Parts: sequence; structure tokens; C-alpha cells
Amino acid sequence: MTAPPHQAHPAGPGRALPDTQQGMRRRNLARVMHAVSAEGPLSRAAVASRIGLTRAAVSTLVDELIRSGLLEELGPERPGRVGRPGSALAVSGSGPVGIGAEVGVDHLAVCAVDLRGRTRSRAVRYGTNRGRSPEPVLAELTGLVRRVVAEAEAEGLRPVGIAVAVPGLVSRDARTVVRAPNLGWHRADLGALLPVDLPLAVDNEANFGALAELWLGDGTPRDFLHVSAEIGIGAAVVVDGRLLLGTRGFAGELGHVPVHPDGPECACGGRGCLEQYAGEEAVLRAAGLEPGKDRVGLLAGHAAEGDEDVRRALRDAGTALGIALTGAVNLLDPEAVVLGGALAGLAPWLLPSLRAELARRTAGPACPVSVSELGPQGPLLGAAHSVVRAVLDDPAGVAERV
Amino acid sequence: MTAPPHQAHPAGPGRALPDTQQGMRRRNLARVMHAVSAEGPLSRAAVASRIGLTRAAVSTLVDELIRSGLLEELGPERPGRVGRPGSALAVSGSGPVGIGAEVGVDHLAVCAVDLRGRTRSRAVRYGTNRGRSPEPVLAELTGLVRRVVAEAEAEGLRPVGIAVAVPGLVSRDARTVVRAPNLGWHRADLGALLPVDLPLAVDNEANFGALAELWLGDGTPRDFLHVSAEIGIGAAVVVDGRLLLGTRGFAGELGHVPVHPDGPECACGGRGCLEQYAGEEAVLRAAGLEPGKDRVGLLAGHAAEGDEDVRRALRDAGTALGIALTGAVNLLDPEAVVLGGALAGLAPWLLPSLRAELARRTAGPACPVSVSELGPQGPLLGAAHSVVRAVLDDPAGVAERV
DNA sequence: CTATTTCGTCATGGCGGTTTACAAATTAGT
DNA sequence: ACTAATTTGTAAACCGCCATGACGAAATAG
Repeated sequence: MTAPPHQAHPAGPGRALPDTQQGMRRRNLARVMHAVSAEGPLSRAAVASRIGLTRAAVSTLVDELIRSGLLEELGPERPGRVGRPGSALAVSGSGPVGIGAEVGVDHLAVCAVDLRGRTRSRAVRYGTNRGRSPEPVLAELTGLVRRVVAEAEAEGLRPVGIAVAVPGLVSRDARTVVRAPNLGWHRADLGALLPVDLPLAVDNEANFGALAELWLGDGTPRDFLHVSAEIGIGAAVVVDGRLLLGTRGFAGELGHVPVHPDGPECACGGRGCLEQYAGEEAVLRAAGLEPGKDRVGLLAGHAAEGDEDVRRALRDAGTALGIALTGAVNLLDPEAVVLGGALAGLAPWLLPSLRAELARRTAGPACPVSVSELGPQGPLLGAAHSVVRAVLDDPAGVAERV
Repeated sequence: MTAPPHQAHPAGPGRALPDTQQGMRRRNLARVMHAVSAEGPLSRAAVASRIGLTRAAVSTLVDELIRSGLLEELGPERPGRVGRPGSALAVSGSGPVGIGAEVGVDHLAVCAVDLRGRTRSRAVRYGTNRGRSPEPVLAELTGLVRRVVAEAEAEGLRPVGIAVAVPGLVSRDARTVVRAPNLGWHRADLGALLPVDLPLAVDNEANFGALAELWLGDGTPRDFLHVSAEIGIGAAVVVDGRLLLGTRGFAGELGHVPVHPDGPECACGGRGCLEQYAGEEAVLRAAGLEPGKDRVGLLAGHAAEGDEDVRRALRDAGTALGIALTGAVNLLDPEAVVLGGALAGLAPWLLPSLRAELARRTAGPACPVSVSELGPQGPLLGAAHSVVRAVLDDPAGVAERV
């Protein structure tokens, strides 16, 4: 038996909650959590002024959150100003944790992240999953999850949900993988194959990577385009701090944006898609390398050593990315473009031509392109944090499913 | 003196309102208005079950809305089922009206729309505005607005806001036109030049056209891409019923998406932008026609008469649009693409090649492409309705500014 | 050592939706 | 036709939630 699924990407604090006094209370609990979580230790009075409620109201909210184990009282603040010092409140580091899991092409990983955003436990298993069927892979993953959950519980932490990042398309119910080309999977119901008694959410690793960037990235704006390259080339569009999913959940397929409409044929039926120029296979071929095990590492290695063929291949890929991104930037007017996932490691050789192409085709200042600091860790962290965010977004919801 | 601007595209019912009991009341008033507006005449009990409040609560909300003149009691419903029949409630047809105004390249138009969505008064003036400076044009527009407002007031209606659609880029404050190439305008402050004592909002006509499609279109989904062609080729992205604006408000610049990256140079600095293939000028040139007055009418006329050169030019434009839209559809996964504005009139000759290109480049079922029924009326109606929606979204806000 | 400032809490009150009860208006059944 | 059942709208009592105002506590300023 698995618990009911929770929303992978809830629409912010209390969007769909009923507009009754209880709903109001729930939203205000969420506001307190967000304020404390975002702005470090805060006194009740500070929270009150931040969120626009009175000190009295905040007091009762905080009491409730402390009783639920979501907030902690750190003790009196060091008094710098006149007046009675406040009592510092912090998000609990010993309460609920979110479990993040990742099915990579070459590894499995699981971690537990507490409300403060710290990773408290992790487990990794290396080894390719390409071509293996879902059952044994997920059985292994289940083992890792059990280990991490046990470790967390041993520390007194309480796992409240699990989110799984997979390199493929996920159906809207957020439980089943529809297609994962790099694994060779076709319809795998994680709800059934991952027998863990926790609310489960599943999503594309590109999406979780983008969310990690949003939540953890230093200076990442609320409107940006996140480009990664695990399955082909996936982009994730974040608008006003929310992930754009698309009607069928397929948004962000940058890999099949036409770059040279009369170019080589693509598996999608089109011609000259970005993937034909900047996809893993294409770049390896252009660089004259054999597709081996660690494909990205291979490219980065040769490029770093000064292999001119590889560098040219990456330059050309950057140009193609620049063309595709010009279209995307024109359409969406994001505040930034962030290169994440595998692309982050190749950024030094991709960026110059990419930026040049983007600048050349843009009237006025071009959209800034930056590189994710999270790199390949993004998806796993994003998954774990999505559970944590769900708690911050609706603290009452967690407290009630004890 | 003009009144303070109101938000052109508020983020739905009660997004930013404070989460206090008064805010709750306001949001619930909005919910009642939305329910009645969307689902025709409804009894109090029906509203209650729709929005999840009790009949008693809805009663008091309805009382307040009736007192404010926003709702009307139509009398007892025809009893079909067992039980006491309810008293039908409808949105008031004699209360507030929204004023929509449009500065077109070849005309000015103003209309008043009541809460039921019916146009109650209108005024149009034909004649080109290309090259005229903002002052005389807006003076004329002001005259039209005054006439429509006077007519509405004579009928006992009360104008509560005005929204202006302009063929150009608008700054985020929603009052000033930054650039309108087809008019030759450069920084025009409508707040100052349109001295009407009503809350004012200004936006791109492509955006208002898309909103009209969203609100008035028959069967238009909440996630779609609206393509029009007034200034170059503007697209508007609607996600979950909300317009995507972009960081600087420049989202939707489909015209400069690269189609053939090595194609002819474009004013934007790039090469082979969509505008070079499907823009007004480009199509006229390809068709061997002189840019005259009614450019779109000219094209449509020749195409209807069977002019093979014109038809080929439009076919090619459709293909280019198809390529650009393939990218957009891949990125956004919308439920539909809607051709509006001038493109609607040319649709018969654009659509076949456009659809073919889109289908060819899409794995699986292609995104459906439809044609707006509103056509050139879209922007004006969208503007007026945006004011009406603002009332539905926050009825208390209107009632208070008597 | 006193005045001032700020914090957290308590008691009171108002506001808003729920609950419960009831009259009114209709249909279904005999 | 008359009663039972059902549904609607409203009124009264109630409860939950936040605001208001007052107070003690704990710091700084003079």
C-alpha cells in the first residue's frame, strides 16, 4: 500500500484551499513558515511585520507550529537595539524530512532533506541502468530509500513524502513514467513498483533540476529558462516561481525546436531539430569520439586537454543552442537562461558561441546566460526540496497526517 | 487628473489581497460573481454548492452584491424538480460597464461592455494614424471615449475603468507606450494624454486579442498560443488562463524567432527571423504587390480571386509560421494554437501549409490550429472585457470607489 | 535609577462562515 | 385533494480567527 500521491508542484501557498476561516488559518500558517524559512531566525514580532498580521495572531500561529514540530524556539536574540529582545524562531531541523530519489542512466541516488534545506542522509549506487527493466531497478531504488528512511528515523526525523526524478516523460497523475528513452522504459507505474508508505510524486529530472535552481540557486530569478541535457535537451520554463508544465506535461522539449529547417532528419519526424546539432550523440559524432560510458565526462576531458575537434564540436553545439534559445527568449522574455545538468560541465566551451549567437540575434540587451552551481546534483536536490516545499506551503497538511 | 491605474491583467480572484477576514470576504464576493457570470442564472443554493460555501453565507454575499448593483434578482425559477424553486440570480446588466479603446493603424474604436458581456455602446473613426503624433490621435480618441461614456451614462450605466489596446510595446506600469513602430510612436504617456477620470490600463493589442479569445472564444482552452500579426507577428502565451507577460513585458515576440538562421538580415540584428518570411512587408513583396492602404484586405482579395503569386506567397508564409510554431509548441505544449487578428482573415491560404509543417515536425498528434472567430474585433473586446473581469475579480473594489 | 522602547501575551470585541431550525414553495404519492 | 417529501431562503445561536488595547517583561538611553 502506498499513500495517496501529493501534488508534485503545488501552486504556492493556499491556492486551491477553500476560502473559509480554516483555509485562512492554513494559509497564514504557511506564510509564517515561509517567512521564517526564507529570512533566517526571526522573532514573532518580525514575522508579524513581514506577513502583515498582528503580533498576537502570529503568536498563536507560532504556538501551533511549534507544537507540530515544524518550528523551533532558539532562545532570546542578542539585543542590539533598544527594547526587549525577541525570541528567535527557526524552522525545525529535527522534524519532517523530504525524501528525494533519482533514477539516473548511470546511477541511483536517494537523499533526505530537512526543513532547513540540509541533506541529512544519502545513499548512492553507481552502475548503468540503460536497458534494464523497471522492476529490478526500482527494487534496488526501494532498497536505497528504505536505508535512507531508516537512517533518518534513527536521527528522530520523520519522512513525510518522496519525490522521484526520472530521465523521461511522466504522466500528469505524477506517478507513472510514460517513456524514458535512455533507459528503454515504457509505462512504468512507480506507485506500484516503489512500495514505500509515503506520499509519492514523480517528475522529469529536468523539471526537478529547474526547481532546484529556483529554490537553491544563488540569485536565480523567478522567471527563467533552465536548460539541461539528459534526455535529449530538456528545458524547463519557470514563470513567476512556478514550473510551466504544459497541457500534457510535455512542456520544455527544446530538443526538437527546428534550428535548420532543412537539416538532417530527426527521429521525431522533423528536420534539423536542435538535438541534431547539440544532442549528446550528435556532438560525440561531430567530435569524432565513440559513444562510451561517461559521455559527458569524455567530452569535457578532451575539451580541457585542448582537443580542437571536440572544442569545435562544442562551439557548434553552442551556436545551435543559441539559435534555439533566441526563439525561446523572444517568446518568453525570461529574466535569465540557466545551463544546468550535463550542460553545466560543458559550459566553458559552449557559452562563448551560445552567448554570441544570442546577442547577435537580439535587439537591445541580450538575455543573460548563466551556469548552474548545482550541476548534476540538481534533480535529486530538487526532488527532495519539492517535498520540503510542500510542507512549507501547507504545514497543516503535514501535521494532520501525523 | 486621471484616477490611479488598475492592473491590466489581475492574477485571478484575490491573489494579492491580505489574508484577513476582510480579504476572505472579498474573495468570496468574487467567487459568487464568477459563478453567476460563468454559469448563467443561478439560485443562491446553486451558487453555494458551486463555490463550497453554505447557503446562509451565500445569502449575505448576494445581498451585498445586489445592494452594490452588481447582481440582479430575476425572480423565481421555473420549477422542474421537486422542492421549492430558487430565485434566479444574474449578473447585473444595468450596473458597471468597462470601456475598451483601440488605437489601430487605420482606425480608432471605443466600446462599452456591461457585466453580462454585451456591448452597450460604441464609436469608431476610420482613417490612418500612421505617422501622426500621439497628441492629436489621443485627443480624437478622448473625444470618442467621452461620447461612449456619455451614451452609457444616459442609459444609467456606470463606467468603472478603461483599457486601451495599442499596436506596440507597453511599459510595465501599464500606462505608457514605449514603442509603436507602425504608428511611429516613441514613449507616449497615455495617462497624461487621455484625460478621462477613470482607472486606466494600457496593453499591446495582441495581448488583449488573446484575452478576448480566452474569455469569449467558443471552446478556447485555458492554455493556448494566440498568434496575431499587427506589429510584426505577435504571439501571446496564455497559461492556465493567465497571460504570460515576460520580465519586461515583452513576451510573445514570435516575429523574431529564427526560422532560417542564415536567411536575410532583419532589423533586429538577427538573420532569417519569421518576420522575413511571414511579415506583412515580406509577404507583400513575395506576392509582387505594392504596400498600399489596406494591406491585409489586398492580400485576401487577390488570394480569393485566385492570384497564384499571392497564394504561393501565403503558402510560404504558412510554412514559415509552421516552423516557428513548431518550436513554440515544443517548448510550451499548449492545448491549441489560435490564429487571430489579421491572420484570421488570411487563414484559408495560410492554414494548409502551416498545419502540414507542424504535423510533419511533430511526433504523435500535432497541436490543433484554429482560427479566431473574433478576428479583428478581438483587441477592442478584450480591452473592454479586461475591465469587466477586473470587476468580477474584485467586486468590493468597484463598490468602494462609488 | 528612571524613562523609553520593543516583545510576547492576555482579554475583549468584531467579523465571517457554519450549524441548526423553520417557514415557504414545489413535486410525489395515495 | 390532501399529506409526505424535498428543496430553497432566512434568521438565531455558535465558533473560529484576527484585530485592538492593555499589560508585564526585558532591554537601552540618559
